[in-house]
Amino acid sequence: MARLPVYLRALNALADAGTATCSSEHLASVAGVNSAKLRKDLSHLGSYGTRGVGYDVEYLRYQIAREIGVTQDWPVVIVGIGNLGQALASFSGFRSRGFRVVALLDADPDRHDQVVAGVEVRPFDDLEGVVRDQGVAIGVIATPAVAAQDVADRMVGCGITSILNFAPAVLAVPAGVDVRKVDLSIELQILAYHQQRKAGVDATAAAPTRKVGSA
Amino acid sequence: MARLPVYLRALNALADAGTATCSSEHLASVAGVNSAKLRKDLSHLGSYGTRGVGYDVEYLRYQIAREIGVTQDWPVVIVGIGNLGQALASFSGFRSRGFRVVALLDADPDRHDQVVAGVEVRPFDDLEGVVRDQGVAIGVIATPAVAAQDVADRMVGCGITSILNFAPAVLAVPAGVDVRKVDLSIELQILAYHQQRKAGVDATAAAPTRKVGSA
DNA sequence: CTCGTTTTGTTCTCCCGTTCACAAACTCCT
DNA sequence: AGGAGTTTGTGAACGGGAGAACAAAACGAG
Repeated sequence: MARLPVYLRALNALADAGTATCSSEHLASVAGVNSAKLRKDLSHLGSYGTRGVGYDVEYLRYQIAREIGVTQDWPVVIVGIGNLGQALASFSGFRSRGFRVVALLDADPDRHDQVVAGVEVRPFDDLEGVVRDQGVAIGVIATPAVAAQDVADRMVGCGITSILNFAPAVLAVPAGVDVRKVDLSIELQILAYHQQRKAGVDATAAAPTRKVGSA
Repeated sequence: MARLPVYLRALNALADAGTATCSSEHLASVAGVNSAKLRKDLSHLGSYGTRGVGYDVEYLRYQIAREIGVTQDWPVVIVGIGNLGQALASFSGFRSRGFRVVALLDADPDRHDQVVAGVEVRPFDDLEGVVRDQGVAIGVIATPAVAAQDVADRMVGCGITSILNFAPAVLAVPAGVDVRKVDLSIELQILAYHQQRKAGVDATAAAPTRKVGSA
């Protein structure tokens, strides 16, 4: 379930605040969800609560962490060390949550031997070797859109089965490979859409005429 | 609808490839969705297709762009010019899609007067002035989690009604304000979850004992 | 002009997620 | 020990989105 990491973060916040026990109502408000939904989600993991009392923060936190898989260490490769790739490599939230950036790869020779966040940038062709040697299962794509599909193919070819894609392109991958997409400009466009509806603006400018030709 | 930007991107790709007309089937495959869903989405905008022929790429592209609101120019402020904020400021996909970064703000004086992507970093307290002078309606939060709620409150206070939040925190905002959240570590955690299920790993290490105290 | 083919727009059905509501269970106070 | 007050876990109703299937419409051939 995609909400488990949100609950985990909320539990971490409660633990930091010194809370030992919390009700579903309380945890739900911190996580920003409905309390019934929270209880139903947690019940799928098992009966970790105590009726009349609530949930033990530390115990539930470990159970969710184990369910997600962040009790173990996940090696990650990042391909495409442009602005975004560098920001991702430097992002402290990865290491603190069980992810370890084992390699930064880029096809551009000008970026090789550059060091970002303590990790050396290496040629993209090192992909297969790194994945084999480090047992990498998760890959991050931060390349331009045109390169994304090729990178994904190479990743899948050497055994990566989970891909986080920041490139604005739809990736075709075989069944069994999970792809999650984060598209920054689409997020902004969705906001603009709602914003426009709020403002009630109708831009009526230079509409192209309707023409139908051959494909 | 949140899929409109995806369709727009697919149409741009088709237009670049020189395609003048396309069927819903074709466009749906490029956009990576079901053709029936695509037709239903488009029919909500109006009857822009021709039965037996398909959709005129250029015409439909303009209609969707107008519906989303990217025919006009949206001024945007970015708050928090760390690694991620710099990457966002440098991201070319914003400007090319109708968004204009009018200000970079940061509370840290050490970052002031620094220039990122041609825009000077200014004090966070300039927020109100910038929003008023430039008519900003969309704000981006790329600060650490602890500062996010304060930044959001200030943004809402000076009239921003759409927020794109990259900080790992749940924001409380009044009704009428849209918030979209992009959480990088949560995306990776979701991948780790699926990855673990695929591998069938059960990590049984040092589980804390269940204890129930007072909150 | 008429018929067959192609493709859109729409209706209908199904399924999943969300939410309400309540019974079971646990604690605390008397 | 017993009852009142909480809080979890879950059954049931509700809503909406997704996909299949079909009718309407446009185009081209004869």
